[in-house]
Amino acid sequence: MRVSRLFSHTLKELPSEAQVESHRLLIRGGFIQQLAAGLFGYLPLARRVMNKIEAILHEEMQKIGGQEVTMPVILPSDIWKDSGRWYQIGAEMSRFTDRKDHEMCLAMTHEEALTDLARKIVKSYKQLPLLVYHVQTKWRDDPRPRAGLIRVREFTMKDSYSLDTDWEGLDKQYRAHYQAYFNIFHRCGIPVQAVTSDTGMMGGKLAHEFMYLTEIGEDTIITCPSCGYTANRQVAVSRKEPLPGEEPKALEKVHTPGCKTIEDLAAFLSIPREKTAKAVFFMAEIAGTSEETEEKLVMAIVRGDMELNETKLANAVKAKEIRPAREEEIEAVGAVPGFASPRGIKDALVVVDDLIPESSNLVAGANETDYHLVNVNYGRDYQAALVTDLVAAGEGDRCTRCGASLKAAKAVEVGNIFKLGTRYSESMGCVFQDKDGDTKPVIMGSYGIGVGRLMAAVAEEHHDKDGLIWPVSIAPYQVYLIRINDTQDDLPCEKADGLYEELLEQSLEVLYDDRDERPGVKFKDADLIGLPIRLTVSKRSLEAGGVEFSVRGTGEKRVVPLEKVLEEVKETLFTLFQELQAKVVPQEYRD
RNA sequence: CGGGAUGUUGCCUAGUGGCUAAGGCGCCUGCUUUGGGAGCAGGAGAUCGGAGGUUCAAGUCCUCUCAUCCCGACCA
Repeated sequence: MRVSRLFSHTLKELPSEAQVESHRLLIRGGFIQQLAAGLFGYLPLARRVMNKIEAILHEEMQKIGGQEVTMPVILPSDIWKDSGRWYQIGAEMSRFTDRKDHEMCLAMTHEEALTDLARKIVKSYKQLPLLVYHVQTKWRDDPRPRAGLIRVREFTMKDSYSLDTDWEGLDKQYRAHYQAYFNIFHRCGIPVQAVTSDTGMMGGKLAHEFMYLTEIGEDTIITCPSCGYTANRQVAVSRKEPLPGEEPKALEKVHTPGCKTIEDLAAFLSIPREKTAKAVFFMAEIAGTSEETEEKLVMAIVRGDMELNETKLANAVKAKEIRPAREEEIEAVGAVPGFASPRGIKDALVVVDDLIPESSNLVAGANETDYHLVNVNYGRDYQAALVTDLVAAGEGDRCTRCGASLKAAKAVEVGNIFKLGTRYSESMGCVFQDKDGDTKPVIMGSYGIGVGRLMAAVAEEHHDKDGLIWPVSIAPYQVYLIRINDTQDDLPCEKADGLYEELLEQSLEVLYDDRDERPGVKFKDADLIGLPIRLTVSKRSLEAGGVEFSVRGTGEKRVVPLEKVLEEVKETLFTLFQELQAKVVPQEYRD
């Protein structure tokens, strides 16, 4: 491809909207154009990167037995009603009616569509196991797209779906994906960590997320440097140390004027925060099987020194959505914000962290302004509907497995794998007959990787002050060939044109900067676009004996005789591929 | 959905109620130049996001609205 014909152009100045480096460089390099919030056009350079990423996805999926399909991008409501998600998912799903007034939606994922295909095709255990996948556009009306391609509304995703007769089969396919995902990310030149995660709207039993660690990430992962425990903060657990046991003492009401926070309270009473119980209120929408959802006030109690994990709470009460409760909603059940206590409230779902029953004589609210209760004991003074782990793990907490100090890090989720189990097969009637003639639901898994997000993550990982540095496996082209024009001498142009033809004949992917521009412009653009190899043909290089050869990111430059350039390019590309391939190794499975 | 910020030509910006909205980049024409975003000359390109209002006078002040970005909520 000649740069003079390329459908894009580079920018000298930083686009003011772009805040993160991957976004800036992809715009400046002429890879993408934004159309609206979370909506992008992908220009030829980006398209080629994504084609290569997709080719890797196809290869790794087919290696583990995947068969490619295409499903509609517009789906009828019926199948979503079958699974129940029509009612569970909110505004993130875009719905509309067709001309016949049928309810439809834009596919935000394809579990239902795939399960529908499977229930029509799979009849017998003899057909299983199966692995079906697709690479398609999905739409999620995210309330807040951000950071360029990291979080968008319309995106291309590789989704695969495994179908098995039993849990052992699922486990096998799940582990196959676990390994395939590491292969994919390593082939794309990006380091990832697999962490256990929340199953979110997918439902199901177990999930891993593949995390690329970066400051711009919006997920937090918790890792143990000692034993290797890693989890998304949404589900991470830490060791909770109970205080030394005490005999329950008599309940006592004390005057605590203006003490609305745990800090105020602990300071006023001169007690450690561990001796207090914190009450946090949420409104939870409990999902039903129909359009009716019940909104209920949830009162969560954790020890004063600990932080509530909202995901754990939402999962504990099986809520579709939770949001902080408003003051009047709290007051409606008889509680007093700032001085709230589970004692004597009505019509609220009380959920207590499992450390609370082991903690005696805590200070809690009195449900009366400016008063708290001292020596509150779970069981004696109040009861809860649920007792479970509600506490957020954080930096410095103790690992539950080995006791070492946990670390927290920011990350971007570039892939996920879910053990769905029978979540969709049961609700949608995707069943098969086993050897004994029994009818059983298919055991399913679902596995996703976002193509654009992966490209952005690679851009985030591989760049320097001058521009992008694409890993050879997904670079839009392999070679950036520069010709430096000379008004006195046609030879550099002729040699460069000739070299371009030769590179093409050898099926090498080359971007040829044939523009009538000054050298500086071409060098800057070459750095910005970030192809692995740069070749420069100029009067100077010819006088020095050939073509200047440099590898992006190394700073190294040397002159290679014209007749050896093709060989040198091939060898270098091979070496670069080898370096990436060296990272594709078996991974230990952790859950 | 809450909080904050910003909308001036394809991009980056100036313009602090007063003449024909200014500059740089990019683009077009010509000349010159050719190893790290050149120079000279000429040119095209804006109903200042939109609507309403205040005023003798609005890019500038007010109201509403739309859009985008950031933080939070949410989410893969």
